[in-house]
Amino acid sequence: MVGMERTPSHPEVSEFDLQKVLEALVDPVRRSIVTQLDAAGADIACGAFDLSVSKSTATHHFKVLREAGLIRQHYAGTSRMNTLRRAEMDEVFPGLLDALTATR
Amino acid sequence: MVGMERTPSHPEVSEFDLQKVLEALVDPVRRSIVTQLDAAGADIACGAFDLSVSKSTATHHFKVLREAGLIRQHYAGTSRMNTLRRAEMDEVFPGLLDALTATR
DNA sequence: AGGAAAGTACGATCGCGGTCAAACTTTGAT
DNA sequence: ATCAAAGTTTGACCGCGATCGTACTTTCCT
Repeated sequence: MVGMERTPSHPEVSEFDLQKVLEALVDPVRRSIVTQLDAAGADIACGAFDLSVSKSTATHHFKVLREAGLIRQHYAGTSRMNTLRRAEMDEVFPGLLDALTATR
Repeated sequence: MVGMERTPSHPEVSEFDLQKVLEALVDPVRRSIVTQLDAAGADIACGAFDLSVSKSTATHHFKVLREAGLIRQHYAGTSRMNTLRRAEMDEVFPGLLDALTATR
């Protein structure tokens, strides 16, 4: 389709909301995504994560993370790359991601 | 009633579970309870909180917080006192409560 | 003893979120 | 031109948790 916008919307730092962030991080699948991104220290394509849900469910989880501001997404060919917005999160909620990605 | 145990069960530090803690803290009412306890720096009776739900709902929220290990409860007359288990939480999940009770 | 105060227990309701399958779109490779 | 790969969208289902009112229990006060 012509004009199909493939760049999804991302919230700005000023729009980060603790409630939304917590709702995103309370789900184990989504927390696993964040943990894998943090451990890798690099971008990861949606399909390259180790997840235990279907593709459509995974799409849903990535959307929730993106709309909460935890990840940034951009296309690279047919793949969608995911970037952890670490510095921005740390700026608004210092210590939060550290506490949740701690190895225990 | 005779033999009615009025001391509820509290998890030990070794039983603290991140998933349960997050499920407890994701609810705004429960997070408000934790925030009020943290700000007061003292025990607060169930009825002395500023909450926007019914008594029975409040009881439910206190139970969830207690079973996650976030608060300790004990009776004082007809009142039930609530204590934030700050040090124990900090020991197991360093930085988590700091991040969530930060004034923003 | 009687009543009020402070919570708890129990059902019932109800909306939201996680899940999947199926159909579709876009891009890249042959 | 086809075909495969990678995600998305839509719709449906379903279970869980937040909520409330009512009835009940325990303790304190007079």
